[in-house]
Amino acid sequence: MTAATIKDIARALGLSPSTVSRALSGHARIPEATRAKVRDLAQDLGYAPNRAAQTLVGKRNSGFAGLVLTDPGYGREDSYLGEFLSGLGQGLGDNGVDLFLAAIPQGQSELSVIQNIVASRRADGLILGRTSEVDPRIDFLMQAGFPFVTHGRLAAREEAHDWVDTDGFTAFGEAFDMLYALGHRQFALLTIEEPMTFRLHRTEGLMQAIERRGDPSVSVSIVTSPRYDNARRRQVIHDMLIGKPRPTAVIAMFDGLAMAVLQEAENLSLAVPESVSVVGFDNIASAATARPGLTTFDSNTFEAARDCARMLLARIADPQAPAAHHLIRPKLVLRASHGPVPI
Amino acid sequence: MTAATIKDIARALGLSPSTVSRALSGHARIPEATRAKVRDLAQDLGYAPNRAAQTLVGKRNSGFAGLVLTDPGYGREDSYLGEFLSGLGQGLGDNGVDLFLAAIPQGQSELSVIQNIVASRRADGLILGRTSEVDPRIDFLMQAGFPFVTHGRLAAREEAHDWVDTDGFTAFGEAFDMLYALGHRQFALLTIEEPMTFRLHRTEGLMQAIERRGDPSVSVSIVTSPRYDNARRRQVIHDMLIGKPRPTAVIAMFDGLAMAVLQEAENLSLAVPESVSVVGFDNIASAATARPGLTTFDSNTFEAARDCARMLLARIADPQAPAAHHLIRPKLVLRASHGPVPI
DNA sequence: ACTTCTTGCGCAATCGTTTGCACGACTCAG
DNA sequence: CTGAGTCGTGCAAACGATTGCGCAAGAAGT
Repeated sequence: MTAATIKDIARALGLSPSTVSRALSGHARIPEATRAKVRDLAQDLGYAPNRAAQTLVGKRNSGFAGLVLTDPGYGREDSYLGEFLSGLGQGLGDNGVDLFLAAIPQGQSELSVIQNIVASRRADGLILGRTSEVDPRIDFLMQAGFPFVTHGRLAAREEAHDWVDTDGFTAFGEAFDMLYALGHRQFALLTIEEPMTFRLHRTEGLMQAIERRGDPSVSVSIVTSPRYDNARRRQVIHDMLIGKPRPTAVIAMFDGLAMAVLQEAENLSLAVPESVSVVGFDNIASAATARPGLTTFDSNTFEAARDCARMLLARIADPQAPAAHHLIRPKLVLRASHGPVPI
Repeated sequence: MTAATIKDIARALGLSPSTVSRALSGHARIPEATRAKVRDLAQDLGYAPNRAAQTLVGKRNSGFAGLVLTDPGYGREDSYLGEFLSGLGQGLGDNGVDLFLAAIPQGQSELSVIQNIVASRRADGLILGRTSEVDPRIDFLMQAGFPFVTHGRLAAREEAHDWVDTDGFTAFGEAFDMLYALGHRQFALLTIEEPMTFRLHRTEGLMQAIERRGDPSVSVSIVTSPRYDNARRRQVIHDMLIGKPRPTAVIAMFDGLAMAVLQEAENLSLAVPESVSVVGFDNIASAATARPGLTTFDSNTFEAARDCARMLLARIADPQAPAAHHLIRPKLVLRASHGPVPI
């Protein structure tokens, strides 16, 4: 059955489409009696304005906020994507704005998908996750003047656009301070190849905390894990754990890596935390159920996403407003994977 | 900058909009020379057809498949939502169809959101998760003749509409057979309050497997866990584990519950699997990293979602086609949470 | 040379909604 | 009684793309 349109209502009531439109949108010159009649009939017919038509005429509100799904491998392993989307839904939902997810068709880049979205006006604004240190998506959107919010700030040009970020800089400093206080001096930082913005901030936070401490006996080795190759990842972690100056504390860029360290330590019969302490970041679901429970930082993805959504709505509403920023302070979750340095 | 339209191309080339439209869509009566000119300029201008306009005229393809995000609590705990959405993205992506997620505004029902989507033509079809045994959403969509696919089949009216489901019936029978062979006779089925379709099929699968076996020494107690109240959930599981005929094997409706059983067994110093075996369903990420590793069924949410998406595309393409069904056979993942019955 | 076909393209309507302008019917002040 | 307001409503254009119909010019057939 074809849905009811404004014309159907107009015809049934002997009015013109204009009047119906105005009645529904609460125009001042329409008397309450007419307004009520129109409202009632609209209700009965289950009328809802055709979004495409509204978009077309209104130029502005497609009523969609877009998110481009990056490669399907990402976010599948843990709860990240689910939390992020739930948060976005929460932030957008109450404003009648829907979220629209674009997948990346085979052989296309995320950038080209974004360009297409902008050109076809499928969304009023975009949310960008997984920002990297040099990010062409941001350049493009800035230059196109298209509303967007990133989850993750750039180190350079921090002030240029709206972002929400999780303060990995402070968190990693905190992690160091805690482990230092427990006597640790040999550290390993388990990181990733990809130049994501969070990598930069977290690494920097750790390094500056070390420097601030000024203890020359502190050493840190930076170990980079490959992304897809699980066998090689295991090998890298294995080598790290039995390394020459054996690290007594491993700080992992995020929980996925930390869990792999836990696993590999078990394979090596290295007791955690008796022989080696492990700290992660994110507080994914399995961090709580792992044995030992993983000490980590709660990155509160849900909240971050909700704030991204709200920020984007504000940006769409007022394109000229100064850039907004929101730095979320992650909370240290103390569990059982860290302890005093072994003697 | 306002995006390029078909008129801009037409004016620049001294053609009419009609010709440009036809050139771009590969109409037969447009010579290759004109087509090339138009294509090139469109490329240069970064032209992409305005989706709203296309939708409006075409009546059919809004280019969106919709999914209504149920309450934000759902799917946040584990990787379910992320996997599901990734799967949908994969299934839709290559067809240029985008996914659109509607949140449920405060105080509204999911049904009313769906009705609104249908009326406002914001989507060409819908994907329904979390089907329950009596589901008004399905009734409404069937009656409205709106394309949709459910993840989870109804027991009654199995044939009426398109669905993808995970065969919990067979899986739970399999779980029983395996545990029976290990000597277990005292079972507990840990289930939920909500009348979801999967609950029905899994319970039925277990019950029929028991009946098929025909061993009167087999007993099963059905224990229902509350949904939100974690303290009460723990209490219920606690009571179950120390129950009168103490179960030697617990089959949980899904991994979330199974993990809670593992936790509670540890609190009670009940060794798993020496004192009690635990089997779950879904194979969420933390099932692998739990100690002991959780024996469970891999529900392959990604694949299910991908197939939902494809099925929906087929349905949209041919609304008259007979209903399609796809039953996915989950694979038993043997880990360390099950073992022979204690003596 | 005259018809018929083909080719290349434009006109105009259409989709559903919004909105500036205007018009007729009142009311009301002077 | 007349001119100025107010009120309730409709006309028509516009948003961008698609598409049936038709027209002019050239090609081809007889």
